Amino acid sequence: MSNAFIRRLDSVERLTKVERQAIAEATKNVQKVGARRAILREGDRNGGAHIILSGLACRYRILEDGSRQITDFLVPGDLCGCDYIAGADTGYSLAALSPCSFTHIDHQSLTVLMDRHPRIARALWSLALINEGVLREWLANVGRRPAVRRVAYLMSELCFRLLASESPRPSSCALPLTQIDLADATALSPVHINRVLGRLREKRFVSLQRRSIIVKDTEGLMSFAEFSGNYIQPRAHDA
Amino acid sequence: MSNAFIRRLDSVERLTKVERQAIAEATKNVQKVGARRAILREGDRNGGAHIILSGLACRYRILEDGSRQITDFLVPGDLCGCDYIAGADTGYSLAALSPCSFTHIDHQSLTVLMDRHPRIARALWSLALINEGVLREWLANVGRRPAVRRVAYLMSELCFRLLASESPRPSSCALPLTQIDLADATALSPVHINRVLGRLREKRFVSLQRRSIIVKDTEGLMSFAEFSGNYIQPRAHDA
DNA sequence: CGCGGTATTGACACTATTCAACATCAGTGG
DNA sequence: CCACTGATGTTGAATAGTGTCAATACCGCG
Repeated sequence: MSNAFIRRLDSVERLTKVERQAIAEATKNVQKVGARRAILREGDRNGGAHIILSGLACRYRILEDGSRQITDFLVPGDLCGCDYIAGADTGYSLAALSPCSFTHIDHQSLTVLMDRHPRIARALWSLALINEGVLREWLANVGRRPAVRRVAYLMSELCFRLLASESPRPSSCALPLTQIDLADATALSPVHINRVLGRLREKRFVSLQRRSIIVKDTEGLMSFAEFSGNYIQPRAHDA
Repeated sequence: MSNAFIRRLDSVERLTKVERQAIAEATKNVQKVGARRAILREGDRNGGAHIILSGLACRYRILEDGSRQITDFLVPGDLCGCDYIAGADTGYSLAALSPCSFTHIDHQSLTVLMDRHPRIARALWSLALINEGVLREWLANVGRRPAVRRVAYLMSELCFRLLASESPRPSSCALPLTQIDLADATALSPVHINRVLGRLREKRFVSLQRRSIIVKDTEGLMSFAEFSGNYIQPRAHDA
């Protein structure tokens, strides 16, 4: 009667048993998809939202010239696809980076859920606002930081989010990303990413494997990147 | 009994008279501030949200090295500051670019408003999702587009939002931005912005004034930038 | 076993930055 | 009313950082 999504909502707005149950009911149809598979292609808008329950996915957009910009990573508990519900269409796609399980919730059910349970509505709103904060951080990262810092920062954030539920935070973390993925997320070229990773390896922050990157020293990387998770982690519930 | 914020909410979720009145009541204390003044400084978190009612403002963040990244522009009807309510702290500031009027709504009132009026809650959620879409667009813009296109795109979006309520769209639009503002929004250097603007002036899209930029041909600029407002403008209400 | 995506490395090109000098203008105080 | 000042805008030259191209290596998968 609990999944990553429920835990996420509960972390921003304490939910009652009834509320948790209502969410569980609405998200009970779990689908699975293999690594590197599409979850949602641009244009396929069926009016609902996707919720990642396990694995790592990314949302991206293809620009006019064919280049790809990854705009966010989705970790378990993340919700995606509601901009269509909001009436806009941002033309992105959604793909699994590692094997993922996810659920789909249609517009109608979500509306009912929010109308019946104000705390759920508030929690969803809070999640959207936190997402906004993350996007602002990405914007500043891509816009202003030089390549090495930029990559370090992005990996720090991803580690932070992937490990958010573990305490104490493990010192290592495997990121199922190719160098091309990293390039598309940081807006650098794959060639340059390769060189940047070389430097981060020299500093002993990461080690490289084919199709994945192991962060060996999360503390070191985060401090090098001057990363702080304040914009992600909600305050503890008021006492 | 109507202001830019009410109209904005109403455009994403049709509101009843009672709901509009409740919002009007909560946003009745209007403040004014001159051009180039701070509305909210980093660190001043009093736990509420600001709503821009007239004028143009921007939200920005100062990075470790002192550089500034503008992360969004706020046009009348826009809400800002709720990430703190969501429990996170993204450390930004808010400044007026032109003379602005705005109102402040505290955490408590907002919560009450959402709990009592599910449609308001949904509308706020929708606005947040649309904002997310805009931020993704900025990310792709800053990450992947070359300077001239990038600047053209940003100005297109800003014109689009400033003129959204006017129909037909006027062909010219004054943007109260210095070249430094533009640089901080597009993540380019002021010097380069100056050169880019020279080129856009040659193409007759804009004309330059001290401390402001006049877009003389909104259609031409938008088509040059390959801008489309689909990600901003909500669909018309279902029939 | 070969194929396709990925990773690595070097040489070179190019965009945008930095630095510097100077011009312009609005606002301010004498 | 004028001179001063500080922010903004403009231009050129040199440079740094990253992209592009190309060649090669690697490896999992069919």
